[in-house]
Amino acid sequence: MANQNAKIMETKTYNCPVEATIEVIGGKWKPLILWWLNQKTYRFADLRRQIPGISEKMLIQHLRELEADGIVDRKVYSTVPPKVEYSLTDHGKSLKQALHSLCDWGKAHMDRIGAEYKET
Amino acid sequence: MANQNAKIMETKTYNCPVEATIEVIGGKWKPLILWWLNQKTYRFADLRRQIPGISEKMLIQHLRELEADGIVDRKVYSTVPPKVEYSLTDHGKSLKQALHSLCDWGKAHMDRIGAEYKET
DNA sequence: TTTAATACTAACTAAACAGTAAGCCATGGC
DNA sequence: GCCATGGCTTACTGTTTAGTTAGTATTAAA
Repeated sequence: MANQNAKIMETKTYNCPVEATIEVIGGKWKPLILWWLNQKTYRFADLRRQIPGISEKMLIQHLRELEADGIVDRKVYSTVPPKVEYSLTDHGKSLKQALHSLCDWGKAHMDRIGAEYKET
Repeated sequence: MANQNAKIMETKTYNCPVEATIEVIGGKWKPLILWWLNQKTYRFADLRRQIPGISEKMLIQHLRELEADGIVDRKVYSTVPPKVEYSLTDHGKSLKQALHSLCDWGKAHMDRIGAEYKET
């Protein structure tokens, strides 16, 4: 019973730090979520509208993971109807530069392969 | 028959360039492969030895994908036994900076969560 | 009274990804 | 003849990730 509470802090191991980063920002929707939260604080439903195609399940799942990783902050207002605001933590904001490099390379790669932006 | 040869060049679309990058370098083993190829040219079996835990199937699959994305170059020597060398293309080398940012953030994140490097 | 909005949760299915094990081809050494 | 090496390929299995649908609580507006 005691060790049900004791949240086991298993030490993760990586071969290279890039893996650790990919684990946090990789995935189908996470870059986009980070992208928008980097602009401003969003409420759940507004973020959902901002990212067409994502299901509520995926959005909440990714938000929870990002929260667990200390990247996003979740602020709940106990009102009716409920209101929940998501924003980047300081640790989340520190991703800015990395996201920027990824974005730059992504643009170059998109040019190269003739990819386009999704019109929504 | 004619359009069996005509490799369909479907235009990819992304919501944000970061997605394009993640698609190329994301995945369980790709950062590591890139990491090593960034140091020097490797033969298949040497690369496999460098990355303990990866199966031949996964290694070849990822190498082929990276090759298709124009990131790695595959040079075959028709000798017996066969010899195949993998290296980064110029486009692959242009990832260097992005990988570096990811690596830096990854290190900071690893410190934060108390993760470690895998001893092999 | 029915509907709509908010922020979810749960159950189930489908698709993508990863791992295991075996086999192939050529040749040189034992 | 048989095994080893190098660089794979194929078939099968298992795990992880993603998507779909339905449902919950509360209140106010139509």
